[in-house]
Order: sequence, then structure tokens, then C-alpha cells
Amino acid sequence: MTYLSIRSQLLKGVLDGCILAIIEKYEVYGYELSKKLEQAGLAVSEGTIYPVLLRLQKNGFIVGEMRASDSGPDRKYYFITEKGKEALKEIRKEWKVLSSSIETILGSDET
Amino acid sequence: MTYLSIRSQLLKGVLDGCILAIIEKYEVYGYELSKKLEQAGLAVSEGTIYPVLLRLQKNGFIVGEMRASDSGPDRKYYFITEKGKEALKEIRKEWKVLSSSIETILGSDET
DNA sequence: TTATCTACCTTGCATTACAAAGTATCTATT
DNA sequence: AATAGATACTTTGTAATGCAAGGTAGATAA
Repeated sequence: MTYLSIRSQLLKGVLDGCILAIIEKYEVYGYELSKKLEQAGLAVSEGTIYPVLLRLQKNGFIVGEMRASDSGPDRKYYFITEKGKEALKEIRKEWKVLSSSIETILGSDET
Repeated sequence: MTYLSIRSQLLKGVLDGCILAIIEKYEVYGYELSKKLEQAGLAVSEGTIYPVLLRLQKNGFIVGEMRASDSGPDRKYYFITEKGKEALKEIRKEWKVLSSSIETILGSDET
């Protein structure tokens, strides 16, 4: 082990926010979400995404709804709730504070 | 529970990098480190810091050396190794990539 | 029929931040 | 000298989470 995937550790805590942000913006289902994340440079496995969706749902941040598809299995679309919007706002705030502190400490100021 | 400290999750993975970065720059001991992190807006408990130091040491990223103090208990000073510098470089790179992706997705573009 | 893509879910593991409690040294106060 | 408090390090147990791996199942193309 290389010291074990820095990336997967970095992800913790932000991933929920990212998924919430996408759901807030688009009407998506899980599988589609994973593609969108991939496009945005944040590829995460399904074994990661689905548990997050369940968690967000359990916390009342999103709601899911099964819908038929004309070309494949049913899809579960997700929508953000008021509570979810507030949580997202909180996460964005936390992210700003933390990321600026980290930026200062890591000092990646190579212009 | 509020959904459980977003912060503590966000920290995961970056903390090692932050601690490495400080050790690279300054000659510090554990207790002092916790103060420096606090100043930089990244307060973490001792129960967090010391295990990280042990981990970094076990991975050969830093080395520790006990030294006497003229005003209190002995202190364990840490120094970064070549391997540690490389790891830090890697972490900085990961951070740049990830944080920019996250920035895009979270979209905190309130100018 | 078989294979492939889509789409969802679950189990088990490793990692890690943290609270809490413990040990020990030195300094200041009573 | 005895007590309290700050300094300084360590360990234990808990909760959370990313992920690989495996599983189920519908639709479509070969």
C-alpha cells in the first residue's frame, strides 16, 4: 500500500455536499449521477454513491421516486428537500472556511 | 446529532498533508503543532494529532527526536524525510485537482 | 440463447477524527 | 511542602465513510 489512497480520504465529508449540489441543480437518478460526477472529475464507484443516497434520504435531505424508463430498468430519481438545501448551505460554508485554511497551510502558491 | 460534524469528515485525508507541511516548514513538537494548527484556523484535538504523528512516523514520512525543555516536560520534535517531502508533493497535487473539482460542483461562485 | 449495458443494492474491510482518560514533568500558589 | 495548573505525550474505544466485490434484474443486440 502506497500510504493508501489520499483521494478517498480527501473525499470524505465533501462527497455528500457534491451529491446534494448536483441533485439541487438537476433532476437525476443514481446511475446518471455517477456519470455526472465522473464528468466533473470526481469519479466515485457505485458502492460509494448508493449508500450516500440512502444516507441523504434517511436524513431527509432528499427524496427518491421510482420511474419507468423506455430503455432499460426503472430509475430512482432524487429531489432535494428544504432541509437538504439548508444542509447544503451549511456544507458550502464549511467548505469555504476549511478550504481557505488548508490552502494557507498547504501553501500551494506556485504562481 | 446534526448530521454529524461535517468538519471532521472534511478533514480526513488533508490533515496529514497539513501536518506534513507545517513540519516541513518549522521545527516543531506535537503540542506546539496543535497550537500552530489552531492559529491557522484548523483546531484539532490532541487525540487526533498524536495518532497522526505516529502514523506519519511509521510510514517514514517524519522522524521524531526527544529533547529536554527548560520549562516543562520533554518534547518530541519532528523532522520531515525525503519520503515525506515526496508524499507531501503528492498530497498537494491531489488537493489541487480535487479542490478544483469540488469548487466547480459546489459552485460557491457568489461574487 | 447469450452477452452487454443499464440500474440498483448489500456486505465486509480499512481508515480515521475524536472524546475521554491516563501518565508524567515542571511552575506557581497557598 | 503540598496542591493546583499548565505543559506534553500516549492509548482506548466509538462512529463514520469510501470502496472493492459481489449480487439482482430489466432491456437490447448479436
